[in-house]
Amino acid sequence: MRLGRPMSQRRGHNRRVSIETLENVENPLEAGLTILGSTLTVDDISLRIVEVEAYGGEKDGPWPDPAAHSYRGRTPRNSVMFGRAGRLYVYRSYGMHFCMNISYGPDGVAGGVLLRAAEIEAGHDVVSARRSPDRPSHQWARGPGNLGASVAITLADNGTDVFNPASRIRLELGESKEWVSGPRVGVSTAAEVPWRLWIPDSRAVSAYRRSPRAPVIS
DNA sequence: TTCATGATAAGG
DNA sequence: CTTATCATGAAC
Repeated sequence: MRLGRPMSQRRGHNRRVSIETLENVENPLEAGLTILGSTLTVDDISLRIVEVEAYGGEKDGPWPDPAAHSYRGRTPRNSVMFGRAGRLYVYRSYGMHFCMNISYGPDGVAGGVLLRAAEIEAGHDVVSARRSPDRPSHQWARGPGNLGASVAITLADNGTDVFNPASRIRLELGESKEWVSGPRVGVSTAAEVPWRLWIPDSRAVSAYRRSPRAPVIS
């Protein structure tokens, strides 16, 4: 038998949002919903974010999350997530990929939303030159490492205020959209928490792959 | 389906 | 020093 959709999935339709929403979110899920469907602009490239993963924060914070980089406290790498909402947290994954997160919550409280996949809306020529031009464009920014490569993000971009109109990297919120949620990808702890969010029907959404280290559910 | 890649930080 | 990690593309 093949179920159409895992029991852990939910779906819904969110409302219009703003930067104030991101600062005052009630929980990580709300932060993820705020950012899903937004438009990321990097120089002449424009992307529609179609998949995100919400991460909580410190053990002792309001949203303890063992899968979050910030869970064990502030380090030089994760410090941006402890600051104000709307800052870009860039980290190097497995020593080679650059992944992007947007911080949320009040200053001093850690929280971040990982940008996992996007559709290219403008700048196809620039992205094509960086990615595999032979592959379809919906695969160029599918997956967090591919997304970072598409816009050539580096650690120098860490801490960027994405709501400052003068920034090279900006995020535009406010789009209303449908969404679906399910378990996060690649995490070995808290793997059942349904904080991966995506827009149904987008071809750019990455395939779900459970971490081989995550415990098997009974 | 498995492997090489190789930064960061926690734990021994 | 050793191990685990919010991954990917190429090799098998």
